[in-house]
Amino acid sequence: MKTVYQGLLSLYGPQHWWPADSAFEVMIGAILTQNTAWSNVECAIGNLKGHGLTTARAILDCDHPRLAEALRPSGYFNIKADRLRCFCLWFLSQGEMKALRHWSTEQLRQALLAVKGIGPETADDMLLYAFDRPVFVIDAYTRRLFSRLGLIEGGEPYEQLRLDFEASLQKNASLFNEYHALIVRHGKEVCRPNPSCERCSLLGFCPLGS
DNA sequence: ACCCAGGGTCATA
DNA sequence: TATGACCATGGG
Repeated sequence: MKTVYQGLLSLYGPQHWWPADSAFEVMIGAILTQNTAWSNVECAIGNLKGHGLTTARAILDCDHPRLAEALRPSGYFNIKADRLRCFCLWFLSQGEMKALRHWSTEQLRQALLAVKGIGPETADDMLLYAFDRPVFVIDAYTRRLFSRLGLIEGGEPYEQLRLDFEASLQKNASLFNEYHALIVRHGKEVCRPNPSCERCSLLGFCPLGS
């Protein structure tokens, strides 16, 4: 686990994640990027900013057609408009970041998972990148990379993988932050569905390399 | 023209 | 518990 991390870090360098201006924007982005390319999410977030939809209150005060239209580039725009509203309602009713900062990680995770439209990966994105909690995010890139490396099967339940990854590393938010960002970078550029193994620095200990 | 992208919910068996 | 359908845009 640590070897893979160091290999990726020396190849790409620090990634400075999550790309956002505030914790609230991280959380909005986590919902919008569900099964969606980040470039499309950037466009939708730009639309939100352009319409002044940068706070939970502003989003809740926006009617559905306008909100959905702003979200159009990120896909699933009707569903995501509903999910954003559900999240904003919860976020506002709990006192926003000022209050939520003091919750325990487990408390926060359970509360987030109870919001319609927030599943395990979205909740953990928020915990790690908005609340700076030491949580290892498991996503499709993680499953693909580590199953190719022969370190996991690939189809394990989310929670099992998260706990296994967390147990095999130092429980450190900065480490988990950087590691996940590097996995995404590598999954986009090299360990793609059709992998570019010839440019992979991990080939030495990957079964695909022999 | 196809495949895929930083998932989650719901119905069904 | 475990699959499958569904949601939808934009870039390669």
